[in-house]
Amino acid sequence: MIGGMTTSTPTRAPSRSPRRGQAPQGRKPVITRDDLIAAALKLVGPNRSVSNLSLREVAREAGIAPNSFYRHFRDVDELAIALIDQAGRSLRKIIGEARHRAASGRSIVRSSVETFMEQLNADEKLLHIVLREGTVGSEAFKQAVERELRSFEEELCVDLMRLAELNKLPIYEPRLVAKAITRLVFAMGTTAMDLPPDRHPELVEEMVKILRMIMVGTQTMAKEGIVAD
Amino acid sequence: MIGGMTTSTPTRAPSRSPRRGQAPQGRKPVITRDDLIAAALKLVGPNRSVSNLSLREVAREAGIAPNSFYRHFRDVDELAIALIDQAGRSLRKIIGEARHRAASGRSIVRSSVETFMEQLNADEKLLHIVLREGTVGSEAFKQAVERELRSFEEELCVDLMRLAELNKLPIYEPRLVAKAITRLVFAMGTTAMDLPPDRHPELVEEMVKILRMIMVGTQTMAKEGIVAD
DNA sequence: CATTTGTCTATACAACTGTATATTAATGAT
DNA sequence: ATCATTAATATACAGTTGTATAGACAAATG
Repeated sequence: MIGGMTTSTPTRAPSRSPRRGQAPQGRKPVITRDDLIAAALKLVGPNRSVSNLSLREVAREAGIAPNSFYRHFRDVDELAIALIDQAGRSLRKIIGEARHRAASGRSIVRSSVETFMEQLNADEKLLHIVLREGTVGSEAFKQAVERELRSFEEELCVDLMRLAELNKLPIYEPRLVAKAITRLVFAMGTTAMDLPPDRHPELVEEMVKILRMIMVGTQTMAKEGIVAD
Repeated sequence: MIGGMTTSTPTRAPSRSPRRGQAPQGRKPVITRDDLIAAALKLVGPNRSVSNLSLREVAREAGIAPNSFYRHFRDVDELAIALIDQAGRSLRKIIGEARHRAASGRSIVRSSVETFMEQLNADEKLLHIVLREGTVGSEAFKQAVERELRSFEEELCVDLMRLAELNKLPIYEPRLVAKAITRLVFAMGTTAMDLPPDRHPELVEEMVKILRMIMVGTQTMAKEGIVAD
């Protein structure tokens, strides 16, 4: 959106293995898509969003010529989407583990929230990105984030239903409960990113209490029938 | 962060009326701060965030020379913050009216959510900005948005407590309830922005149900005492 | 070997950026 | 009328951007 754009073909679209399963031809790539993603990751920070990284910046960080970028992605935007996907995958894996780990123990709510926040501190970047970039950037970009959120919701929903059956405590509108919890955790996680880590515990406490309100609410509503307006 | 930055003074800081209450001296401004804000407003859109507007763009839109911008703001960032403040003020005013209007009627929850969504469609821009830009941009910028959120929370909190006393239905941790509601409405409002308006009613329905869960939850928790982990 | 095929680099360009410097224009005070 | 003060403009510069074009390099295939 900035430089001298002269229309016409952008050199060429990234070439995707022409003959599957065969030995590739031509020069060996000195850099991979993932290297570029890693380079981009190094550049994002609390005040730097993926959506306004420049192609040249990423190329510089990765140690390749600007034009080489096109061999791997059509756009920075396309890179950004790949980044979101990877972040989402890693996040889901981690939360999945937390879930199974907690299934034996006592409170799913607390342990899930805690893992979420741990992860926020740990890999430092991937989760940040999913949280922060959901609202800016291109349409495709936002859809990628929305996709992650939805996938989260669905997993949480089946969890909730299983839990309800297990405890003989039915819940009202599990789909909505999952949505509420997801959005809330993500929203509060986002504000947590810009807070010093020593204030995270109190935030966890708040989140647990809030989530418990929601759970109690949905359970009593299931028990007593829905109140009117 | 882009152009040829050569350090040293940026021409001069914006001059603020040297002798208060007196007639101003020198040439009359052809443009005001608010004109610049309005110009910036025209430029933001679903894929354009305030934080990456360029000084020159805003100046162009406002019909002034690039350098004249400095007479009014030190930065685009400073403009952005002024914009947030204004957006917050307008939003609070509107919700305030909705609150008093609803005080006589039946459900505060529903009518507040509805006004919120109406406003999302109406002035089209101001609310969008507060919702979208909370997570990107400079530190000062994010703090400005956080300020608005907090102010919202506080108002909602006193509302909740008054309502509790009125209905003789005490609530558990009203501050947290207010926080939960605020974050949730803002989060879901954000995703609503990128949805066609004909899907807004169903979203309102979802939000109302969720908020009701929270209310029921906090009320039964106040009644029955807090459940353990 | 030469050929083909794909990757990467070098160079170049025009658009755009923020802002320093200098000048002009308009207003109130003297 | 002159001066001081302030606002706005014009010009210029250096740094950055995206990308077109062309050539250099490396590997598999003939």
